[in-house]
Amino acid sequence: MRLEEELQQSGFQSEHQKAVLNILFTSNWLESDSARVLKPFEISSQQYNVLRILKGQGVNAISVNNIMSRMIDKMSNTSRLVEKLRKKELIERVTCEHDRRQVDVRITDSGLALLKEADKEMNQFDGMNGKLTEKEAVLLSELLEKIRA
Amino acid sequence: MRLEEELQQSGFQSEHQKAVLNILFTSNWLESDSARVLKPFEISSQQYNVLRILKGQGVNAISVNNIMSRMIDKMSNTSRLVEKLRKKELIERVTCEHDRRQVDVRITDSGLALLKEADKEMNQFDGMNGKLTEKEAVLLSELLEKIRA
DNA sequence: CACAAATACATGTATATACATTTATTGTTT
DNA sequence: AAACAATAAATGTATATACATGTATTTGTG
Repeated sequence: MRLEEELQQSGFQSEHQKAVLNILFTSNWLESDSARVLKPFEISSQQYNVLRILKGQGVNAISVNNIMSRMIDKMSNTSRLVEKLRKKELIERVTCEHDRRQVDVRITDSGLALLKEADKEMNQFDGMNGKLTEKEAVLLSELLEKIRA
Repeated sequence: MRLEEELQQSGFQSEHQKAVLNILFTSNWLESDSARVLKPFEISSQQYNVLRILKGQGVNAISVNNIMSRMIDKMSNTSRLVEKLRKKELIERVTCEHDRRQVDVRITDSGLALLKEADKEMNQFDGMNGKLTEKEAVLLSELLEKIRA
């Protein structure tokens, strides 16, 4: 659906501004959709993001700071987020030996199991495979990366 | 900067997934930038969004629901947001005559003045005019609208 | 007209978040 | 080594937000 209709607006100041609003609007759209998908699993999309990051690290435990730097939104209090995942036993925390300020975090089997189920739903949803060709997806990423340049 | 570097990730499952993450990441990037710009004006980007919507309506007052339907993120409690703007006297509220459930909202001169100053900064920031050509901006919007189709 | 359903908005409440500050540990300088 | 700065993470606090519920008003139906 065109942005003009979504926001009930007749025109925009420029194509640049429309593109920016389109990014923000589409992001919210995706975000609310994935929140809906994740709801039965009782995790937020940020928590999902953390679990994905930890899964990507395999058996390696990584620090809270390291997690934060890999997150889609680099929120200030990753430690509370991590603590919530720990309470659910989806991850485990170990204080690092070399640097005892640091807390190393690793995903648990329980976390991997949840992720496996959640990913099924998330994959088929984020799919949008029918909507964009691979070339278009590449192009989209390129344009977004130009903006952030 | 490429998403791989931003998220310190070596690869993605698919170009589609990378594009989705790129949208979310870029949106957060834009959001935090505009929050920074708006901070001196002591309004959030949502409040800014509401003021822009009301400015677009000129002298016409529109209902809270109408505002919500035009917002970039259609949050559930627009009424509290509107109330905050009213406390700052940036908008005014009148209960509608024909339908006394409805509350009509209009921007004040004070709100227009603030917007005028804020827009100066917001325009030069959202500019990114050097970053994308007009054609690329159009293309970007088209790709995003395809995703939401 | 009576009364249920729908609508517009407000509010209660639990949780999330941003931002600043604190605590513990490590690194650096003299 | 002592003193200070830097870093990693946790916590305090005020505000924001989501979601459910409440309240007033209007609309629709028998």
